[in-house]
Amino acid sequence: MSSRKEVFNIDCEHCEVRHMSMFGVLCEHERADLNVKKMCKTYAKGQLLFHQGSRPLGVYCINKGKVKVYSVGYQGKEQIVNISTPGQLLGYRTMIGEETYNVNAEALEDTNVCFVPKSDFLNLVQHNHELYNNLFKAACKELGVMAESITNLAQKTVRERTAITLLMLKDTYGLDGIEDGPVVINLSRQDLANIVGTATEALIRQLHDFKEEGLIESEGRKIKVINPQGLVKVGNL
Amino acid sequence: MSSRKEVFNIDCEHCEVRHMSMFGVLCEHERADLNVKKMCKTYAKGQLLFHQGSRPLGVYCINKGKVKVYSVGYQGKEQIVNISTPGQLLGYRTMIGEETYNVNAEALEDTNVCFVPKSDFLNLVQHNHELYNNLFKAACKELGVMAESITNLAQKTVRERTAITLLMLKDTYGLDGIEDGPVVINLSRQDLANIVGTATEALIRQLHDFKEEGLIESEGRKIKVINPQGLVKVGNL
DNA sequence: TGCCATTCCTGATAATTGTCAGTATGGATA
DNA sequence: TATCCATACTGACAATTATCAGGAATGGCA
Repeated sequence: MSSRKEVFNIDCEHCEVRHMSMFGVLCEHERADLNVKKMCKTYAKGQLLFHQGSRPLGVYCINKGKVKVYSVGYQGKEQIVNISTPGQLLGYRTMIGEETYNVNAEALEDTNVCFVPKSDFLNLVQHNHELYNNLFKAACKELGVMAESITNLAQKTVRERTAITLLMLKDTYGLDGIEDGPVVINLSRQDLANIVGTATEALIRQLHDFKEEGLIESEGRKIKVINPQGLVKVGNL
Repeated sequence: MSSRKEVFNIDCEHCEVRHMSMFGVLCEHERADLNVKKMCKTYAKGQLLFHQGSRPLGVYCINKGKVKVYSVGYQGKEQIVNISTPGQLLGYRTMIGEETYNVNAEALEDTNVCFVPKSDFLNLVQHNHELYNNLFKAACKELGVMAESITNLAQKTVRERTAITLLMLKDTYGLDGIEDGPVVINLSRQDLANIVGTATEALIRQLHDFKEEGLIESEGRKIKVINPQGLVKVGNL
């Protein structure tokens, strides 16, 4: 956990993920303004960006790294509802909804984010209707995704859900795209189980089966999806 | 299924559910305009308002009755994600998100709705920012509710989820409020099971247990919640 | 009222999944 | 490189839940 405080201060103008971000629609003037208002922060692997029950103080734009968003059941068990990647905006829904966070956000890797204070963000969306519309649109789409998640959890077996989860993560980790060839999913077995919604042991056994069936390869915690179409079939998609 | 075409044409000005509705914030002029544009429709029990895969043509404001919103898994099994009641607006998320419906909506009782065509609705939200903001806010809140549903489905037992579902339905059916005393939930066992996310038989057995424990009473399909606090305890809420 | 169809309910059984206990392995650190 | 700790894995077992088959009750309708 090497959290030496490396100086991290991205200029919005030259931000790599600018065009993948919700802020991609800002005009030059707005972007310059945002650049002044935002604060760059670094979170070491395992650190919390925010936690369940607290009040949102701003939004987080992920620049580098990955963040798991999860809620905690009454017995301390995590349920991961989303894994956010560079370019994504975190925390705006709770702010718009005027609620307290009902999920936790934790860095899965060393992660860089730009933090935009609440008042500045609200000011921004109030003036830029395209941004506001896009945020609304994204929220509506996510509602559809969540309805699907609910149906999957209620109706599909662990085997099917594991296949679906791997396919989802293939896209998530595909963005890293450093090397060619199969995507490498790098996530603990427990986190995987907490996405699928099952016990860690059950997940491990399922991965073992997939390995035997030639759908995936694994080496330590790392998983390569070899045969995505096979997983689609297993997941009944 | 007495679907005699009774003349149903509510004047928005005198609509009983106006103040519970998203349209409650409209000014007099906008309301008058809406009154002209909207079309009143009646759906008999079992009829579909819209179905998965189709393109939204407008939004539905429920005036009387109840509508179950559900998605269908690959084996034809329903998963109910919401039961909508008078005053609620249906279908706006898919329209804002510019998608096709990923759920079905079916009348649980004989239901009256006001249908607002897409162009008129979009025109309305474009000019009334309070309405637009409230819609966004509602969507954000629903995202929180859905994240909780996901956690419950993944982590809680059938027993716990049944308790939680009954409490939720108590609120839903409490709105009918014709008689004093305990709320009467009037829903088929299969629909109940499709909310809880379990087999019908498992749900029936659970209801039987709750009855023995004095938490509920039932007579035919009708269920009375006698001891809500007991159910809260069972659900670990 | 009596019939029919649907829904509700019960019991037995099988399959899935969770839990517990313990071993193996790998990565980080000194 | 050796050590240690967290995590990955395996096996046995228990609990939960789904499935199947059949009977009872209910509600709509002639």
